[in-house]
Amino acid sequence: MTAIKESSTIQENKQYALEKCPVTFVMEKIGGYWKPIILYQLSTGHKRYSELKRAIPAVTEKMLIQHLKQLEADGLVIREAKPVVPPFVTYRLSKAGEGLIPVIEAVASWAFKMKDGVFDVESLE
Amino acid sequence: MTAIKESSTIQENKQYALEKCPVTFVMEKIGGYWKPIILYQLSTGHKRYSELKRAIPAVTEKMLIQHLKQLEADGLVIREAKPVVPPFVTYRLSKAGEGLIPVIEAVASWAFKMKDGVFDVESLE
DNA sequence: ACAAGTACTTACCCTAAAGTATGTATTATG
DNA sequence: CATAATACATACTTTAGGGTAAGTACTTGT
Repeated sequence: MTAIKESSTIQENKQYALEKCPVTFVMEKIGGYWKPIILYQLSTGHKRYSELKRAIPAVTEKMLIQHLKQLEADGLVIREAKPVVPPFVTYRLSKAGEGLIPVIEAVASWAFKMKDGVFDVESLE
Repeated sequence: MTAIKESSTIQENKQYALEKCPVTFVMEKIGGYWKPIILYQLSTGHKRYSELKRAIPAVTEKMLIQHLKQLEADGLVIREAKPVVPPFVTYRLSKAGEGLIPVIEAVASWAFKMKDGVFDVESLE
């Protein structure tokens, strides 16, 4: 995890937004490119690390654990490791993470409506 | 708008994910730091450009119009300009943009639950 | 005559996020 | 004895997004 220059403007902005805007607060937690995808994968149940890798072929291993670790640190996913060799590690949503399922569903539902052209029926309003 | 190197890996990844993952599709549209905030502001009704500026003090003008233009190009917001001086320009959600309100509400609702500690009641599951 | 307000535009810079590549420990199996 | 499989770690590089600063056009107010 890279160090954060405390005086950078974007960090000040983030600080501001965190307090003022709930949407931004959430983006701090699940923003970034891969986190929503990972959460989406976990929303259907627990998965092994290697299963996640296969489920999201485009993600690099670095990105995958990096975000899993962050999601764990934020209390959104729970990591469970069996002390065996080869390692057996599963990830699943915590209660807080499960609270995001409605968000993910709302997002997915909108995406499907967009693809089905539900919104473009009447001109381009 | 900066040019996009067409052979960069991240763009290929985005291409992949766009087809496979609805969540990612949405992130392409409303991802980035400011877009959700702007949409959140517009979810309560139309606003002038200058009103948006005041409503989101931390945003720079460059970011604000840049994202407004993108949202407009993506058909999520509608720009209306009165041919007067000084200019009078308002932005509002399109039908597709309004379709995002449930998403924004789900996000906001989760944020408030997080702040109220709804999810940490029983240990740290 | 000059500042102020509105809605932008543009050139340049900086940083955080993402990507590349390689390495680690442990055990089973051929 | 070397390879495979799993779940990571880490050094180094690239890039896309965001930030800074300044300018434009047009009119009203002082």
